[in-house]
Amino acid sequence: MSVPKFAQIKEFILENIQSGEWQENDRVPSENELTSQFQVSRMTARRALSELTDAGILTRSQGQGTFVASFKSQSSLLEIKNIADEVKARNSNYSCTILVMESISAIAPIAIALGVEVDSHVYRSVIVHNENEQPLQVEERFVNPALAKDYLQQDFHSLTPHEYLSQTAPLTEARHTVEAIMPNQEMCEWLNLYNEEPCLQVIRRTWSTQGIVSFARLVSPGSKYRLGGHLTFKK
Amino acid sequence: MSVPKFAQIKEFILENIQSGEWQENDRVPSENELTSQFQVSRMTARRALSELTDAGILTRSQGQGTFVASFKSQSSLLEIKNIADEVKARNSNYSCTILVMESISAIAPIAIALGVEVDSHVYRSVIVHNENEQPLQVEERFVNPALAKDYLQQDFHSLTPHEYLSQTAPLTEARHTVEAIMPNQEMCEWLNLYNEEPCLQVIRRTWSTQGIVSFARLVSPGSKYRLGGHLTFKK
DNA sequence: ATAATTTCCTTGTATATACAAGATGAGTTG
DNA sequence: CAACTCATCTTGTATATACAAGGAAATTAT
Repeated sequence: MSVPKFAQIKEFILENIQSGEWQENDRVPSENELTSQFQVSRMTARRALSELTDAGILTRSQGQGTFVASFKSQSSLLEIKNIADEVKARNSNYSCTILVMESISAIAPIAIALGVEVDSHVYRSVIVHNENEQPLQVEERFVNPALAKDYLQQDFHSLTPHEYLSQTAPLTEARHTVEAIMPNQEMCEWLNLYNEEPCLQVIRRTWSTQGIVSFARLVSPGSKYRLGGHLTFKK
Repeated sequence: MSVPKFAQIKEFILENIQSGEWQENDRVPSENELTSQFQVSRMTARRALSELTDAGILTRSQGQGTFVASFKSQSSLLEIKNIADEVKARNSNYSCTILVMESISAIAPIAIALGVEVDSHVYRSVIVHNENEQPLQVEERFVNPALAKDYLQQDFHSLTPHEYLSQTAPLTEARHTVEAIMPNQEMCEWLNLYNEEPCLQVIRRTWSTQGIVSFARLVSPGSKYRLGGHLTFKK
């Protein structure tokens, strides 16, 4: 069987939506109607509807029927990729410089972000990620020692901190914020910026089941780095 | 039945992953093993595995088995929401000021971005979105007249351009880039910025089946606006 | 010993069937 | 007229069964 039947039904439905034939909130054929239209079993028709529902393209309501989801509910998403992979994908040379690896006493904002007590010890690393030997991103990371006690012993030339942490403490959640900032003088030096320029800053906090694992600040010059996102309608 | 059997199996698998019992790339029980462990039919066990696979938590390979997906493959996503909804969700007052509604002759970069011929006519609008009467975001939008010929006749106080366009020409695809920029003087005036400050700029291009519908530039002051994202492990 | 075949376990597709439960409208009853 | 019941449509859960197809390892043939 070249194209599975359930996939043919999915295509049929998607074509009707994309052509504008079926508008937002319109009703789509029920499982039984598709069953007789396509001469398949109800379970096969159901599979097509269920998968499109999981993909956010349809909504279903027991007793009422299945409907075209409103586009509004389809959020536009941006992807934050691993910087090392991204550089390698561009066929550029990736390298990194480790500036700081230390254990420090947590001041209030850092302690709060990590969910530990003020003045307790936390690990801090500062790494510059380079593309073709030019600084592309500074990663300043604070790590909860309880959840990654060997953090300072790692060699982050071969494995990024994010990769190490997700192996050590299984990650269950991550939160990000993105903002535009003006770098301070220290950051300008790290990034080799002679003229001040706006930077994109991503704050990432990661959780495991045992608590907050780490808190990272990723800063890139606006002229060299941007985030990309892509949303397609069909699966 | 309070909790469906397939959901119980999903929970069982998720707990084992979150506790660290099953690590990345570890093999999880096969459909047949779950069938006998939980005393369910193969189709029920299969449903649990399939749904977790669709959610990106497991990967499956015919003949080999089912495995815990690597966290790396789980992309971190940022959501770009409708600005009006976002302001209202904060219980603030939303308003907008329409600065420009015009038909212009497309210079090269705009014509290319819209996929029309250079010097052909395109629509342009500039709208300032306010939170509590303070400018929060400037939306400059170029629209392909072939796909939304009544664009200039709309009243965008009641309906945002994005909402209007997605009703008029069913959207099938969207692409975004996010970057940090320094606003030019005109933009500073629109945003009421006395001191220059970095801004977050989102470029959004939207497609319908008939071609590129519009090209928008959304600029917000870095001090007032940020993008947020959230990634949870469990469904 | 190496190569080809077979066997077995895995996931993938598809059907027929059964019952549960939500929504709706028609018809009945008060 | 209002309220209730019921039939019927919808989706939701669950099972048993069948065959297809990929992958790996054991077996057999060369």
